[in-house]
Amino acid sequence: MKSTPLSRQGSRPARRLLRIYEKLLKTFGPQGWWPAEISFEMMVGAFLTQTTSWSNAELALDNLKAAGILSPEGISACRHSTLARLIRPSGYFNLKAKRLKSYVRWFIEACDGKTENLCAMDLAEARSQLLKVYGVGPETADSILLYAAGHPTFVVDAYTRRIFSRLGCFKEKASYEEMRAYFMKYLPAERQLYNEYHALIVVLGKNHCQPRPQCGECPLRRERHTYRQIAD
DNA sequence: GACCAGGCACATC
DNA sequence: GATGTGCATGGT
Repeated sequence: MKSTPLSRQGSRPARRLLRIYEKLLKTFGPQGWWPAEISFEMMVGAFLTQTTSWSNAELALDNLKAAGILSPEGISACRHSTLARLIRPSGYFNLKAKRLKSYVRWFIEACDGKTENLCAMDLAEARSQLLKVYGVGPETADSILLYAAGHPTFVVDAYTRRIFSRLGCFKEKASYEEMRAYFMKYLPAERQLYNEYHALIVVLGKNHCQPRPQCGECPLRRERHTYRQIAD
């Protein structure tokens, strides 16, 4: 992936995105999501947290660890019914068991079950392949590529849509790819920046930008917003 | 009891 | 292509 042209890095949207990032970092501090040494756990976590709080996903991850199957081989060899039972706390357990199985099948075939092989793949090629795997949508693909493999790809989620459409960066109905492209156009292609930025967006969303807004002490309250609830 | 949480595939129009 | 629906548990 090419890095952002300097001309865009100095543009107004680029400066604004970085200003927002600094505000969030100052307010909430570094989030330290998913350090690189436990990468397969991050991949599994990306599925378990789909429409689910991270705390519930963690309960399921703990069960997988306790059962000794938190590895590509472990999940591959595990029966569907057993896997579903272990990940039950994360919700949608039958669905997620099926998705995990299909992902691990791809990961073993394409990467020999080794994260370093995923790291070594070209980002665009890896993303394209991942998006064809059952159960892997754009957010899950980008989460795996960024948090587990360290590729500089921006993760967009429901909070990103809600917050940055209200900030006027794109329309509320913008596609996932449009939103991702916006961040990647204006931010330098640095995995640590993308990692921390997404994590900070989630923290901001949880604290200040719920569907029913309650934005009294929002760190972005001085930014220009489409809706008063964040601005004020 | 209602609402929300770090989505995705599939059916239907 | 847009929109609706099923999938399910745990915390607040």
